[in-house]
Amino acid sequence: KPKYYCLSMFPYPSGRLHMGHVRNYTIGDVLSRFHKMKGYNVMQPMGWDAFGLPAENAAIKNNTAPAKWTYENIEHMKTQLKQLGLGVDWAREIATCTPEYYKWEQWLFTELFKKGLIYKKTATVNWDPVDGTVLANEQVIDGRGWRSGALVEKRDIPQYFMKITAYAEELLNDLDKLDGWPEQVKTMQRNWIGKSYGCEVEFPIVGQNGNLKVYTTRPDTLMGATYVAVAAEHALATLAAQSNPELADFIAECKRGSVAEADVATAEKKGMATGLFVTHPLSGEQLPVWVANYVLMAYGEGAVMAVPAHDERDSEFAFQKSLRSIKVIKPATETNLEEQLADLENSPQDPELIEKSPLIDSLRRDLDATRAQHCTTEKGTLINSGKYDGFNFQEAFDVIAADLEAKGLGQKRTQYRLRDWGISRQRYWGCPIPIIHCAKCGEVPVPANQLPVVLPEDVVMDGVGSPIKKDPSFYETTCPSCGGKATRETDTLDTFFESSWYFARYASFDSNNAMVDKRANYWLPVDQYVGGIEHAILHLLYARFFNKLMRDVGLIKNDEPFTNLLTQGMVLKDGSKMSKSKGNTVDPQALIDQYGADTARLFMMFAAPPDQSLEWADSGVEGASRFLKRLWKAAYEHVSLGEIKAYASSNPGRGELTSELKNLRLQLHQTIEKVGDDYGRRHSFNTAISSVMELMNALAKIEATDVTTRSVRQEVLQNVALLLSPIVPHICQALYMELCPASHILHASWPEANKDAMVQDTIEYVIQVNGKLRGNLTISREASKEAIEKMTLEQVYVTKFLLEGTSVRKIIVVPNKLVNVVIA
RNA sequence: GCCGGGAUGGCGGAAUUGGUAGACGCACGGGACUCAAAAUCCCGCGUUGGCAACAACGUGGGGGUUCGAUUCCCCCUCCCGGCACCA
Repeated sequence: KPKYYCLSMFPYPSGRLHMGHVRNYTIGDVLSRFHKMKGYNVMQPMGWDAFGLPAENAAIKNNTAPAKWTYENIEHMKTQLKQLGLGVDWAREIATCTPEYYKWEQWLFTELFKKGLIYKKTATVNWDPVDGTVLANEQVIDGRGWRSGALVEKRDIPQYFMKITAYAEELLNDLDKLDGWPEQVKTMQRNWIGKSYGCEVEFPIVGQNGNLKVYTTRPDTLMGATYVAVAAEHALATLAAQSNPELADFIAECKRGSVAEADVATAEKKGMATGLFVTHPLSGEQLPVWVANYVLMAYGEGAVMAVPAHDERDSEFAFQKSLRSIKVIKPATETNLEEQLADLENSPQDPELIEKSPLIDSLRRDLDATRAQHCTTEKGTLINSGKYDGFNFQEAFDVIAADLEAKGLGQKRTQYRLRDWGISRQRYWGCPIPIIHCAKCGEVPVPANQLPVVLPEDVVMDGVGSPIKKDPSFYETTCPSCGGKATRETDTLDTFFESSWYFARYASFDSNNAMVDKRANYWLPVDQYVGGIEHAILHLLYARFFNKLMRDVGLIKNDEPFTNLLTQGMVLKDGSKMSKSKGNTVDPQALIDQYGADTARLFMMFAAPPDQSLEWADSGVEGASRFLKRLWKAAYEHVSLGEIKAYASSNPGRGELTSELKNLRLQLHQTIEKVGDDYGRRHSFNTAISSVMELMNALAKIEATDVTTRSVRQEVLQNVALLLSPIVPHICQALYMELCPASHILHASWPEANKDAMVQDTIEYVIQVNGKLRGNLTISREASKEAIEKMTLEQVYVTKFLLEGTSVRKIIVVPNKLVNVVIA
């Protein structure tokens, strides 16, 4: 029996289920149940991503402890999930805030620390100077702390980092193996990792020893560099500010506001000259050094060479500061237009005619527009670049890199946009970082036999800082190395740490002596992962990273954690994501209370395809409920006439089928095929449902109650119960019991379409004249192309277009579909 | 700002590989049943013109490729998601 590990992203226990959960877990349950019917050994587990910021906020607000709040939420949400009728194996339930779970990530942390894959460095955080706390990006609103209202500052503090960049290449390359992932998610991850081929360029600093190093992906534009810009945090900025109070003020100003890249990138461009100059490595020219807020310290070298003619941001900044711009690239488009124009002008035709042609006009206009651009990032041929003139991008890249290298002022370099992952959080409700700080021995990882480092749960949240940072009974300890007095690390881990390996823990949920054991190698990788598109980059990248880390410490064998990925769209309300913070949630409990789980599930699956966002509207639920009532009624009316065997062509004593019944059986078996394909391949649950609705509408039109009709009706109803059972399991189980009292739906397998029932003798052709629909034609399946053309040309709705002076130019016959007569 | 995605009737959506645009459902209108209402059942339902047959237009906007474009290409607008400390 092949295995099928179907995993839905586990919920954060926020209090109550929201519509996104209902959507997510119904999709997972439908796929699980479908695969069980297809004969797979299915695992569908569930757990709780239980650490996180909201628990701390709720604890402060409700004067309780985050642990108590979290465990109560888990209890309530578990009840709700059970109401949904999910086929979840609750024996495997895990909660990430339990020591049994986080013990193992602490263990992995110490292993990785010893391997050098976790290290410490300073990093910038949002600092609330009034509350004296670090703020999450979410807690910074318009540059101010959400509670204090104080202007937020950037502050550097020491933090632990994971060397995800050491795996950048593998994380990038292995995306190519993920055929079961949506292309858009792979593209986003590729761009996030951001491998680029570029060049280091060093600019000697005038009047000082040392060079300013920058990284560029466009060394071909080097001769167009007119200034260099450094980030406010750059060492050169700090140096210049020592003797320049105005600059120091400016740098301080740049340090206001949040660290979020979206805020930095959308901020108004600001800058100030440092008064320092650097020497252009090739031309020897002196270029001014600016401090600019649009240069990110975290990417590349925290400094850029600025080429206003060929970079949008440099262009905007240069315009604002009236800095020079030198065009050094003639874009390919411009060359192309020039060539087209020259061809036209030099053609042997009458020059006057050419002058009048609209083509020449539009070419000239396009060329003027291209030449008039202040800035273009398009690649092309080098100009105004001295000895490099005439080179194309790649030639210029190679030659300039070689020249720089010869001078010792640069070289080619491959660069990733991906940065190492900062995992320290200055918060309480998270997994304690298992490090002990010893004055003598430095940072000592907690030995395995002293794990877990248990987070005290009975705490009082006062709103300012983490309780364990003020609790000597937590942080006072002895050094495992020298036995002297030492202190524990009081930062906790990023909650993405927990969610990066839970998929493996489900397979060995009760293991006391290993993070994951052998059982993981049976279940992994996850066959189908289902979750929100908002996790397309961070969570999914971190989970892929952890999978590789666990592989490299010998815990598991697979390279990638998730073979197939279904990213469900958001459930929106009033045009934006349903979230507690926006206060636009719709409580699914009311839906379940009023209509029951089956209707709720049916409606969620019917309302939109799973990968698209779903704008919530209350209307429509009624339609799902009505359909189930009709189905119920049809089945009971049928059953009330007595038991009957489903139609089979071999059944003795059954009359010849009428064309009506033949068509119904044709539709039934087409539907069986389509629904199976919709569930298994297309994940298109909405169209699966609508095709079953169509089948039921067709069945309703048949009123006869003779034995043959009843046997076909039995065949239809029996199969409909099977087809819908992954979506509406409760009702289908009850109906199946009535329809087939001798068997049970839980043991039923997925139906197979009967090929004989699907044979069609004639085909409905669509007849078009010049691409427009003019009629339909029923043609025998065996008709030749010539016969089809002949019949088509005999139709009145075709001949009436054959006016005087026109003729049939072409007839296009698409087999089994359509005929298009081209008349001109 | 950068990366990814989306836009189709009054609404949610369908059209699977370039081949009948609007399946299925909601809402709405009309009718049947009923003392009445609800429920249920039947009929209609893109826009414009027309009694109708039918015709023209129509998939965010503008261009292009094609016998044929919701689908492919180029440009633009708006909306959604992500941007490394929300999860």
